[in-house]
Amino acid sequence: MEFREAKDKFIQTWGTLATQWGINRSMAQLHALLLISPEPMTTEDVMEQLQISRGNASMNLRDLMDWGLIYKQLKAGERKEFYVAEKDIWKVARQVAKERRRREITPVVEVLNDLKAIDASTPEAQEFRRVMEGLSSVVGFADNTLNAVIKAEENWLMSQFLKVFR
Amino acid sequence: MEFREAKDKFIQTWGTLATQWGINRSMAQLHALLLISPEPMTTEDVMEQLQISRGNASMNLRDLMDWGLIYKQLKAGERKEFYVAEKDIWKVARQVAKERRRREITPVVEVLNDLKAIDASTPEAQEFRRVMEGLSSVVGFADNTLNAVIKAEENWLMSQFLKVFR
DNA sequence: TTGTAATTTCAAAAATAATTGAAAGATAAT
DNA sequence: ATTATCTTTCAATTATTTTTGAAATTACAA
Repeated sequence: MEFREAKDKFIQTWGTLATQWGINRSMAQLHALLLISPEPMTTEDVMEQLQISRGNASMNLRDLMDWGLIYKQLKAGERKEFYVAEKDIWKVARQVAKERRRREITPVVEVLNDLKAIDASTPEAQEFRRVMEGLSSVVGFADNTLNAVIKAEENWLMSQFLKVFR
Repeated sequence: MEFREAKDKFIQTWGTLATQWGINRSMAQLHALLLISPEPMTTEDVMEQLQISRGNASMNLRDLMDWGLIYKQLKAGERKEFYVAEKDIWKVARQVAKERRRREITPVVEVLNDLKAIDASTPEAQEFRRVMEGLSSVVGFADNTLNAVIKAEENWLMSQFLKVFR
């Protein structure tokens, strides 16, 4: 496979995949593009490569920064801002785990704690509480897993998993 | 909190949350509703409770069955079909892990293997391959984690995590 | 069979999400 | 202080996804 072809396929695949995960295509493609770019890129660069508007680029680059997945870089003498992706993929994974935990797990834990508190007088309410308790334990597991990723040393965690689960 | 209120909040919260994950609201709400219902429900029942159309109910109930999260149940003498959710939450988690693995991880592994195969002659191509290799290892980790969930005994895995990560 | 109840399908409509592009807002050089 | 360059914002547009509802299909009973 040619490099150009591979590059396009990667950006395209990442974009498609992202939508399955509730992430918009432009953001995923921007990240993909910066990940594989050895050089920092300007807004103009990414606009041209992905054929997207200035506004789209600006907003999604900001979102990627909020996720801690890319950084702004200033070049001496240059007026423009350059962007670079975090290249350490395990750091990227940790960062994503951290953000998803913060944005998705934490709020759910709170809601479930509230909902567990109803008094289980009727059979319906009893069933309800059983489900809430079950969900709490699953969410707790997800939380622990994300924490494991967040705190893990680069290869340690994976090697553990590889050892135990075949 | 009243039971009715708690129930509404749960269904509502689950529906909202789902959209963040790329799952449509009706499907998530249907699942939530069936999860907390002690009795099997008919299509009419769910249509009324969630205020959704027949077509919507039909399609999303089918999708939930494809995910292995609910079952059809026939009652002797009754013409209608009844639906029940899988109530064992850890089984639900295993089922979701299994499906996400099949639908999301497996295809990505294949694409990455293809993309890793380009020859790294230019600096760009070299960077590209480095990224692909990094992604492969992260995806491999995700795969292992999902497998762990899929194969795990109900409480064993969680207790392990609780022990190790505080 | 024929009729009836229930379910599924799918084109059209509605709702939601993403993207554009031009104006407003910065920032730095002159 | 003015101009030129670059960035951000946001209302309007476009694209995508979800939902509807009525027709077609299926399943069963008389």
